[in-house]
Amino acid sequence: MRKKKSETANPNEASTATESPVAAKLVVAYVRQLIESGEFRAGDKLPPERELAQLVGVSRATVRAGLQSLATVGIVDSRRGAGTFVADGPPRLDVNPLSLFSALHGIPQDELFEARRVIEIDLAGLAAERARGDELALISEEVMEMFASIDDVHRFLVHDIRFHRAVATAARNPLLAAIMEMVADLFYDQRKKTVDRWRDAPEAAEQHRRIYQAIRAGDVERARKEMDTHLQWAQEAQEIEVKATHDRDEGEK
Amino acid sequence: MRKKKSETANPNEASTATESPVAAKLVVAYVRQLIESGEFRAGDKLPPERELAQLVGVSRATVRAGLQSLATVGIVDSRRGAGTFVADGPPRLDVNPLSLFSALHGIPQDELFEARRVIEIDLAGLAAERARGDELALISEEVMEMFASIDDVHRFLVHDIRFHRAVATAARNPLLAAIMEMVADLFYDQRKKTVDRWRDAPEAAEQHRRIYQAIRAGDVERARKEMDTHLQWAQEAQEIEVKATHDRDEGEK
DNA sequence: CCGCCATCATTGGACAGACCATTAATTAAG
DNA sequence: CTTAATTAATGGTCTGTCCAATGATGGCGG
Repeated sequence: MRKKKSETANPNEASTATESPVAAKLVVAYVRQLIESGEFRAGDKLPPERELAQLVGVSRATVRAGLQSLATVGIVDSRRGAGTFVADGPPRLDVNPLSLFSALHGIPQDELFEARRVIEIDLAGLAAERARGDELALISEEVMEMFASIDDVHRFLVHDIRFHRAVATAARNPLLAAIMEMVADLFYDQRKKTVDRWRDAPEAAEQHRRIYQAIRAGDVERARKEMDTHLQWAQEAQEIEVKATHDRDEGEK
Repeated sequence: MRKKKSETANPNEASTATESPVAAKLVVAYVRQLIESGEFRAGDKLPPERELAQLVGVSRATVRAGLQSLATVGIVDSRRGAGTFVADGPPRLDVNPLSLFSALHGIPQDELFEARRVIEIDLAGLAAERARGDELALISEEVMEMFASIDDVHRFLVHDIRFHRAVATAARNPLLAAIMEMVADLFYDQRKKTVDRWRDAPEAAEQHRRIYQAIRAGDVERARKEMDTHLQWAQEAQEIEVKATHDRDEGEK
């Protein structure tokens, strides 16, 4: 049963579901406006909570509620004793809203990899179209580091992350890059737990090398295909790892 | 009532910047565990804040801070007078992290549409593969409503949003759906400002109808192509609108 | 003069107790 | 049995206080 929500006579409400908690949103709106107006930029220090409270006209508790919201989505960053800062920004979107989301709703591995494929395959294709010299250098550098750290899985993992980030950068779409980062974050969180049993570093490095070469050659289709292959392979590999780790835990404890 | 909160045998937590605010995270962890253990499911009512405070061993203010985090990520939903509930249905981010991200970095239209294409084209393809009867019904319903509201651009826009959301649902990947929602939010925010000059509703409805038919037919390639065409057309149309709106503003003021 | 360290004001994190606004269940009235 | 008034439960906000971390200040010794 559908209620006639807000027929056309209703011009428009400010936004969605802004009924009960108004005061806290004032703070969000205020800070948002500060940022949008350019008065505060990434890395800047916001006014102290006590001062913000006075400016917005609410209590400090409410200010804290609002800042809490902004902090959980990574827009601001509070450091005790120091202050609250606008998240510093060019690359980093420090967000993990999806990670909590996944922890609670339990995103299956296959869905996660599907999302990665959807995004990263296109990213690889775009990178092949647009990558410039310095961006190519950055990507190849990470591949190089991978080969150099084949015996240290944790170090390898770091360069794995950076490789995919470098590809995203080369695709020259910061929005997609930020999204990729969120999804990848999710992935690497789970990944750290199983990486110890990792044996296939050489193969992984080789696959990354192939992706790089396709991008360097400007071959869009090949870049997409190599990335696809890589992610599918990684998915299968991780399934095996998860199983192995699980068996180990069963045995130990 | 000082309590030594420091008996934590756990000196350092895993990853990023989890140094100072520990207490609030206890709440998050606690609720998280409640949900993960299956004790509370989507739609259930959590214990009252005052009770949670006692259970976790922190003040109510801290409980509220934790719940605030969970609420902004869409995990829980608080209703004054009623209680706090585990969010049901597809989780949606209350505060779109990308929206401030865009405010900070200024996302150009073409990047926005590129991101939409990357995600929604695949979403359409997946929907064509997986959509079931009820999901198809939901999509077609929205197309129907579009045709029914061709003369009311704002109402039309609502169904436009719902249509794309329905397609995302039919693709059966909640993670991708959540991402799509974030990007689409960004888009529709800017959209509302220009929609008044909208003239092409009939054409838009027709395009949506074609997408639906392709999905219904299970034709993956056609669904992708129709979605691609639609988004490219929408991008061009919006560029014109923006220009028109701009000119109008110049003229009026 | 320079460098090191103790001191201290600033600032976010947490606690406590109270009051209000809204909701939902309960009870009373018809 | 239906409907209206009452009441308890619950989230939202405020005021006030203290604690802990930070970063700058200034004094001490070299």
